[in-house]
Amino acid sequence: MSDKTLRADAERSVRAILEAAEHVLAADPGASMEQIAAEAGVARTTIHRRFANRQALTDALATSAARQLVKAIDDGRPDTAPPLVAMHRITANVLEVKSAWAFALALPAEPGSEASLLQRDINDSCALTLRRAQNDGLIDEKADLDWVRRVYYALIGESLHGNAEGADPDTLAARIIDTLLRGAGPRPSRSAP
Amino acid sequence: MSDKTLRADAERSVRAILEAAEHVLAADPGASMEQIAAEAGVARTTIHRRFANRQALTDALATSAARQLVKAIDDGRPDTAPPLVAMHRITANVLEVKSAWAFALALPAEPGSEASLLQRDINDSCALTLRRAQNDGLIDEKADLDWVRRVYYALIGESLHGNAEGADPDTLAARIIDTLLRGAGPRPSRSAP
DNA sequence: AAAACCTGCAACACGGATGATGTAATTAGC
DNA sequence: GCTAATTACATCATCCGTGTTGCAGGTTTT
Repeated sequence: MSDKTLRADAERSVRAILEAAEHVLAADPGASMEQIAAEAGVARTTIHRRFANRQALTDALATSAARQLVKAIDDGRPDTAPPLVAMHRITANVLEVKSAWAFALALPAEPGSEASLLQRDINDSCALTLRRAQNDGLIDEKADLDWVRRVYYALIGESLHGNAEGADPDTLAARIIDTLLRGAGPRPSRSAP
Repeated sequence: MSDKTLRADAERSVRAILEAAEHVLAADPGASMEQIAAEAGVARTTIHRRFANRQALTDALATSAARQLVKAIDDGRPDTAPPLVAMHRITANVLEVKSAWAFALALPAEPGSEASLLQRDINDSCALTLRRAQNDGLIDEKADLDWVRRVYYALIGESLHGNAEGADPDTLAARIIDTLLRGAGPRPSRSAP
């Protein structure tokens, strides 16, 4: 679906367009195709040649970003690694992808589209990992895992907002996991048995 | 600035327009003035008489919503009530205002605008309340209060997303405070002294 | 080197949104 | 209730973004 024996330079153009669209639309979701084309270093008509309309462009953007996110998660071995390790690695990977494709990943997925299916897979992976963490005693038995997952997403989103490309993903990930599991309340004294 | 001896019907029109703008733009940020006018039950030109252009309208929307948010926070007595009580009341109040003015409050505030100043006040109030909570031992001494505040905002935002006008604000507020202070990890056994 | 392909440029038609104008209706103040 | 002012409405002119097409020139592939 994605590669139809496209010529090398055409492939590069598509990449440039998608990256430009991400940058420009993140700054202004209502930006014109002209602005995207300028950022990509191509003519506006070239965009229209590859993507029939604006919707097609954003769809491609969404699926491209979702694929990268899936890869970032799979690289963390959500099914096999110890839950805490998996959570940490996945979080750090996801932070990197999300910081580069924030707009594309915030795009509402058309029902039935590939991006939508990928989003479902992502949610499932996340839910599975959290369940494993719960079974390991990392998460309270009575916790509402759906709420926990949403909080987790929110923490990731918040980490990206305030972070002006400063802190490294591992530091941010550590803080996210810590906040998710322990909150901001006082820590039990370390001297307890 | 807001009331310049405006006639009674005009005042009503302005209100209707602002509420309509909130509803329509929340559903589609790129909606036309025409759609807003239709929702408000007025002619599009009427909007243009009150608000020179789209920017003026969204500015007014932002300041109007920010004022309501300030009021919601002040009603919670952030300076005098016990921190935990204040946090709960403020959260519940803010949830109500934010669910009604989600779009307006997400609007980027122009530097120097009234909305921007109000946002600063809001952040200050929140920071103050958190500091009081920290002094009371509700929040860990070593916690980064700026991060705590951002997490708090993120939890409020997430609560509004998933909540299809279902749960009541007090229940949501309780969950937010609980998650903020304790996280999702296992609870210490209740039998401890 | 030839063929196939891709890109940029220019011009075009189209639609939708914007903003201003003159006229009819509604309101406030007495 | 009456008058004068103010408001709302319908129409119009204009602009901006979109999507399309044709062609010339350059690049990749074979």
